[in-house]
Amino acid sequence: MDVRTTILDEATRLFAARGFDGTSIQTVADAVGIRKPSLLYHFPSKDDLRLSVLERLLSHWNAKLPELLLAASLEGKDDRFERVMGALTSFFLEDPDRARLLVREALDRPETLRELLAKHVKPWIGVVAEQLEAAKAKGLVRQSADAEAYALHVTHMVVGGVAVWDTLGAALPGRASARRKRLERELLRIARAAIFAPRER
Amino acid sequence: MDVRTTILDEATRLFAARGFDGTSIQTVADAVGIRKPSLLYHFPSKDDLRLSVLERLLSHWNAKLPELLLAASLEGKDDRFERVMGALTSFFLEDPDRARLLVREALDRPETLRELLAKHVKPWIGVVAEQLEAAKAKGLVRQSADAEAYALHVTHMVVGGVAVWDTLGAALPGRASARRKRLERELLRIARAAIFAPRER
DNA sequence: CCGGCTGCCTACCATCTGGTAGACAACTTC
DNA sequence: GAAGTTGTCTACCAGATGGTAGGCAGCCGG
Repeated sequence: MDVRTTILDEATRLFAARGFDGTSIQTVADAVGIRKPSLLYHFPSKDDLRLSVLERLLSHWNAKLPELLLAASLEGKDDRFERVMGALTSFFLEDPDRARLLVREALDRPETLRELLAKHVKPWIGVVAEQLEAAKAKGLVRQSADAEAYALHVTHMVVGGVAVWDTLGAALPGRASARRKRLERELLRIARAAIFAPRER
Repeated sequence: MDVRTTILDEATRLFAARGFDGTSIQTVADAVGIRKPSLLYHFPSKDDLRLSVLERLLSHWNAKLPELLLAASLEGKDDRFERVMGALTSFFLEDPDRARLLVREALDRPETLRELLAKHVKPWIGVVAEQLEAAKAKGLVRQSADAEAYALHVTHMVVGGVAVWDTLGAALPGRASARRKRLERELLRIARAAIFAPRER
């Protein structure tokens, strides 16, 4: 594989696990199997590496976004909600490092991530909120729901959840895989129950 | 004020803001207004300082816990749910650094926090779950809810939420304080709507 | 075949890091 | 008033850190 890509892979893994400040470029170089100056040849500075890692994560996300929006825009089907949630959760569960990296960035560089959210996430939240408002008008969605805030909370539940999934599960009995399944199912249930208007009966 | 306490205060603030690895003891000493060796006189090593900060946070929490449980155990009142949620959120909103510190610890030292959760949080989750199961039997709580997983998710929503509150809000329009209020209200609504069985009508 | 580019290397450097040694002053205790 | 004890300091240290200088092998187009 391309050395540059390998560096990005290892850096992503290590930054997600130990944080940016907790990872020296020496450690990354060792993990890749090259010397430190060789790494610095590909990425002029440590901060450059950090930005590249983040950028790659975002471009991945931006590539998946249309698919997600497509799932959301297919009207008439009952499982729209499931598909959007599925797309969101699978993207992060597929590689929890993505979630961990985002949470770390939110803590370490709030201003940076704020801009990033405003640019890449805010408009999408708007789209979802619009759809929810439309569903509200049809009586499918609870009147009391704050569509935008709801969308944000659910996003956070997934991203933040996946980031600390394994750690969080320690407060639950049973084996690790079973606990994760439980948390995943309950997350979906909460998101569902909180937004759909209760059926008349 | 006691120097030791001042050191713990500043260390808490800085660790929460920049992380443990991102904060040198020199920085903490500067913030306190003493020299580095003076700090190391009170806390023999940096890791010692970290543990002391964490310990103080936990002892605060353990002091508040009975109050929280008391609120939960007063049966018959309708606002039990509100009071438990209020106790939980106010504890972290009162000083968001607590939340940030816990999230950081979850990311940086998963094993440590796992033990900690198993010891200090797991039993309490059990208590809440019990109460929810009892309410389930009375038909007040949704049958489909996974009481333990629900309690964990709500706890995570609060702790993780408060930790990234301000950053997260960037995807919402309006002023910072208004956004926080919205998120807070919607968080409560989600938690409520997800657990209580819909009224017959 | 030769000049330049690419990619990796060794050797080095200034700075920062966590931590130690030991002097010194103020206070307490016998 | 002598003998600790406590808390702060200056001076120092070994190792790690991010980063630079420059050599060198291979390759590629003219």
